[in-house]
This record gives sequence, structure tokens and C-alpha cells, in this order.
Amino acid sequence: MTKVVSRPTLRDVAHHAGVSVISASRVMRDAPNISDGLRARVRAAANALGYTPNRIAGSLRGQASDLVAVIVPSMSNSVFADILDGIDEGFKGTPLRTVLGLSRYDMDEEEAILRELLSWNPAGVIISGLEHSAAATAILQRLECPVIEVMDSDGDPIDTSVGFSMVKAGQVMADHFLAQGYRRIGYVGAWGELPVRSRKRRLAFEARLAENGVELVDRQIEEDQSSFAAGAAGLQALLARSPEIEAVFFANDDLALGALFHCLSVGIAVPERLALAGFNGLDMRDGITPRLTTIRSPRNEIGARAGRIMLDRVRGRPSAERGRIDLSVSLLQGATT
Amino acid sequence: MTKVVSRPTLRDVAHHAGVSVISASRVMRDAPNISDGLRARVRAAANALGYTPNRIAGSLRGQASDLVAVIVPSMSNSVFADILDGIDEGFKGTPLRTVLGLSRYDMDEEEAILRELLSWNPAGVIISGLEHSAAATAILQRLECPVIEVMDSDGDPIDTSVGFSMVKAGQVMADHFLAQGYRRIGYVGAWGELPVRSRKRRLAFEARLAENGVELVDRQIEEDQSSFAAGAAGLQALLARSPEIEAVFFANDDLALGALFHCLSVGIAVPERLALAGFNGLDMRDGITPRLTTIRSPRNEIGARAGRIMLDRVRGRPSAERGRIDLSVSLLQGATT
DNA sequence: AGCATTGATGGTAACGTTGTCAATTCTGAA
DNA sequence: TTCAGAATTGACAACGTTACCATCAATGCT
Repeated sequence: MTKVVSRPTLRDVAHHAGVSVISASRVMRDAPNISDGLRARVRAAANALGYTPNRIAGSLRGQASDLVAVIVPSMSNSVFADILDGIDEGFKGTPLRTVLGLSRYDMDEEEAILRELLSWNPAGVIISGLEHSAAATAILQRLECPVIEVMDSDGDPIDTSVGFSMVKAGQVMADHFLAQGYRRIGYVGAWGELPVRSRKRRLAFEARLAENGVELVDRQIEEDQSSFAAGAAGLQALLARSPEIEAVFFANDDLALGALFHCLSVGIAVPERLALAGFNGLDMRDGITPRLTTIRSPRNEIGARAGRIMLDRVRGRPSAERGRIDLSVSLLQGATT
Repeated sequence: MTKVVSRPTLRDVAHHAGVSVISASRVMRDAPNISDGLRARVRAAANALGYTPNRIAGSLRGQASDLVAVIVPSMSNSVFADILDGIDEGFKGTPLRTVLGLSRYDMDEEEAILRELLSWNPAGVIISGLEHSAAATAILQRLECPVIEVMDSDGDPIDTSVGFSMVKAGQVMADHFLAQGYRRIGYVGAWGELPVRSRKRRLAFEARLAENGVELVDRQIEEDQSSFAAGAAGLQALLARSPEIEAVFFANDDLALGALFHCLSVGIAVPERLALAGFNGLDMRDGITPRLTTIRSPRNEIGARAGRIMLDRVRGRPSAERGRIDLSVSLLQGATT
């Protein structure tokens, strides 16, 4: 019966320190009412043995683990990467950890991964968007742990949402276009507007224009995912159909920048002949002349705020925010409008 | 003693189906030797109750969980985002899940997060780079679970590594520059070459040039993180000091593209007056004319391969690869060299 | 002095699952 | 018909931790 050299447990630590298991446990998690001597002895034993707590065991005893299920469509989309960075920042120095689930822009996949992750008894769920499959919504509603929906803030959250308003974003850009005096306006999207968010933005953009008596001249939604190339292609298709357009709003910065490069290379004067505006406020803009006009989406803040709220909720702090949390979007005026 | 309505357990399912707990367990995990009747009854009961297995409990019983600790510097860097996407792809349809740890380009932080994540009894560890703190290396070496180091393949892995050779990458570009006839060559990096990988690449680049009798004219390492702006600034600084330079290798595509935009806007002819090349092969390149010459780093493949190997190892498949796995890098010839 | 309160420590059971072994039933060959 | 072996099902213990309660000593108050 040669015992395999495996990780030391609390029992080992307690034995080594000559105390009871429960006392060792108390020291390790800084419970109150511990004498300095006991604390010192247990600490020493833990160090000597290289003890690492087994959180799996701890989580089983408690009702929930310190794992937070984070479900987003994809990591390659820098929007979600930024959100994840923000969340992790919020978790820094806490026992909370992110367990990742990627939905690949598919509601069924999202539902499946949600079920999967719930089997880890997460302390909370952070999920992107307000739209989910009926079953997923039902599951989320029944959940006892905090559920934070990130990105959108148009609509009612299941529990709490942290995001910004796609409607406002669309309106802000419409107002800007109108203020600049543009009247023959177009729109370019991509990927069949798959993340529904972009459609919300466009509809609000169109509606605000219409309110002011300006009808969107034309729109072009590319099949492919957003990219510089798609932006250039979209713009070309749009202008081929509707050459009178004088200003274009793009679903995101990638598309807009691709279109900008196209304009620069074929000699379309920006913004004199054609004004361009994007959405997101990627750092990328900074090195490009003329600097792109866009709307800053508070991606990092969303993540950090969601992480912090999750922490507060898990800790049971009464100060923890709830409901819809609407971060503001702001126009970043560049030189392309 | 009103029982809180909480998640049903196997006991509930078993009771509902009129069978023993262990039988229910066997049905749920598709163990052999189960009668169709039993299977059907348990399945029905599980559905009726909405049973979700508690993997925390399952993991405690077994020796390791199905969680895989993935430690990378940052999500905002698209290189790691792509790797994570790849890993998750490899885990699709398996019980393996990613628990995320971000080291923020800091070895001490990496060590700390490693310790943190180990307390979840992970089935394996995927960590970026071959360089870790001494303590972290020691921990990783002692680990019983698979350890896969991703990105680099210059050097010896602790257990298994999946990546590409920074040295080869540097050499490939040096050979390309030489083949194109460039002799007055410069280099631009950023962020004090913080991810050590870029320095490895540069040194190999310089060494290969030197082997062929060409001394690097000058190099400029920006303080800031890589960005278009840093690339433009770096190029300007470089040319201010060494205007005779005719070709520049950049630490990555972001820098190179920023420099390219700068050249386009100030009228430096590319590649006639100045040749530019980047590194990574980001999709971004596709929409920009002239298309950037670069080296494709197999980011997604690294992730997918690492994920698959992790799965094979966890499953105990003898086919599971080990040791150093070197993915190839290839030159993507564009129009900037 | 008597008694409640607090501080410090320990014992026991439980969290939900699964590995191990035992018990029972069934199958097919002798 | 009988019996070995397979198929099927179950009982029990254990994984490492912590909640709960118990114990005992020290302290403070009337």
C-alpha cells in the first residue's frame, strides 16, 4: 500500500502541526477566534508541506463554488476579449475565477454551454446579450446565483445587466450626421448582422434620421464577418448602387477603417466627398490619418463593473447593484466626418 | 424545516425512478451493463426533475476535475484570444472546460495565478511561453497532470509544448530580406520587448543577417504597447537616426501597419523607397493596399492542437503526443517588400 | 460566590458523486 | 437439471472540506 505522493491535505497539515483538522481549516481561511500560537503553527506546517487548499472539496461543502461562468460568443472578437480582461480585473485578489464558455454566436450552443457550466455550481453567471433561447432564459431565471447580462442595456435584464444602449448609440451617430449637415446617408453592416446588437443600433440610427425627415438612402449588409476587406467591399457595393451617398455609418470600426483605406487608395476625399464613421472606438484608430469618427463602447468598463458587481453579490454586500446598469456611450469625433 | 427548492441531486432522480443512487449514477455517465428499462426510467426521471449533474461532487470523488487551467498574459492581445478560441474548439463536445488565469505579462502574477488555479485540481494546465519563474517551473514540474506550454518552441518544454520557433521566424524574414536584395535593414519593436518572444525573434533575425555579412543598421524599441501609433512613431524615430535604411522588420503586424499608414500619408514609397514587414499574419492585412508582407503565426492551430492533446492526455490515450511540437511558420509575401 | 458571556479548540456529519465489492438474476452449455 | 459465468443492480465508503454543535477555560458582571 505505498501511498502515492499526492497533494497534502488539511489532515496532513493538521497532523504536522499537532492540531485538529478543523482548526487548521480555520487558520487557512482566516476564521475569527484563533490564537496566535495556533495560527503560527498551522501556517508553518502548511508552508512546510506546500499545502494548497482543495477548492473542489470546499465548494462541495458550501453550496456554491467560487467559479463564475462567463459565456460570450467568441474570443477573437476584441469586444469580448476586452470584456473578459475587465472581468478578470474585477476578480483580481479575490477567490473568484472565470470558467469560460464560448457560444459561437449560436443561441443553441449558448444554451448547451450554459447547462454545461451550471454543472460546476458556479457562484454566478455572466453572459453576453439580453437575448437568449427560451429554455436558456428559463434556466437563467430560475437560477439562485447572480446572473449578469453584459453588453446591451436596451431591454429588461433577467437579474442585472451591465452595458450600454445600442439605441442611444445609433441616435448619437444619427444626431452627429445631421448636425454635420449630411442628408444622403448610407449604412454598411456585416455578417448578416449576426450579433443582434448591430441591428438594434442600425434601426435606432435609421429611426432617428427618419424623425428628422431624413430617409436612409441605402444599406449594404455583407455576408462575411467584419473585416477591413468586408468594409471596403461593402462600401463599394453601396456606392455602386447609390453613388449620391455622402456619409456612411458602419457597424463597427473594422468595417469603417477598411472603407477608409479603400477611399484613400482610390482617391475618394474623406470627409469632403464621403464622410465615414465607425463604432467601438478601437485603439487602432489612433495611428490612422485621418482619424476615424466613431462611438466609444465602454468594453473594459463593462467587464470590470460586471466583475465587481458579481463579487459584491457573491459576498452578499447590500451595496451590490442590481437591475439595469447603463454605461454611457460617447462620440469620438475624428476627421472623417 | 421547509426544504429550499434547490437543484435536484442523483438521490432525487433515483428516488423518483425507484432505483438506487448508484444505478442512476451509472445511467447518467453511460456506464456499461445497464438494462434498457433501467436506463429509460432513470432518463425519464432526470428529465422530469431537470437534473443537472454536480461536477464539483464528481471531481471530488475522482482525483482530478475536468477543469483545465489556461494561463495567458492578456485577452486583449489577439494572439492569445485566438489561442483561447482554438483551445475551446478542441474542447468542444468534451467535458473539459477552461478556467482562465491572466498573468498580465508578469511572472510573479503568473506564479500566483498558477497556485490559485491549482487549488481547483485541474485536469491539466495550458500556459503560455517557456519562461516562468523558478518557483512556477518547480511547481509545474512536480505536477502530475499534463502541462502544455503554448506559443514558443525554442527550448525544452517541462512536459509538452505546442508552438512555433521564434528563431525560425526571425530567420525566415532575414532570408526574405536578403533574397529581396535589401542590405540596409532596420528593426522596430515595442513595449521594451516585454513578451520575451519578440526579442528571440529579433535576435535570430539579426544573427541570420550577420551570418550573411549584413549588420542591422539600427533598431528602435518603443516604450508603449504595440499599436499603429507606436509603429508610426517607431519608424519615424528610426528613420530620423538612420535615414539610409531601406527595409524594416517590425515586431508585429500592428506596428508594421501603423508604419505603413505613416508612409502612405507622408508619401514614402513602399516598397520602392522603404520595404516593411510585420509578424503574425492578422486578418486585418487583407483590406489594406499594399498588402503587408508578414509571417503567419499559427495561433488558432496552436490552441486547437493544445486542446486536442490535452484531451488525449486526460483520456489516457496512448496516441497522445508529448514533447516539443513545432508548428511551421510561413512567409506571407505581400506587396510591401 | 455564582452565573452568563466570550474565546479557543475539537468532534461529527454532511456536501453529491463514484470506485469497489457484494448480491442477485439471467444465460447458455454440459 | 445443474452450474459457471456474465449481466444487472445495490450497499458502503470515501474524496477534502466546512457548518454545526459541544466542550472547556478565562473573563466580566451582579
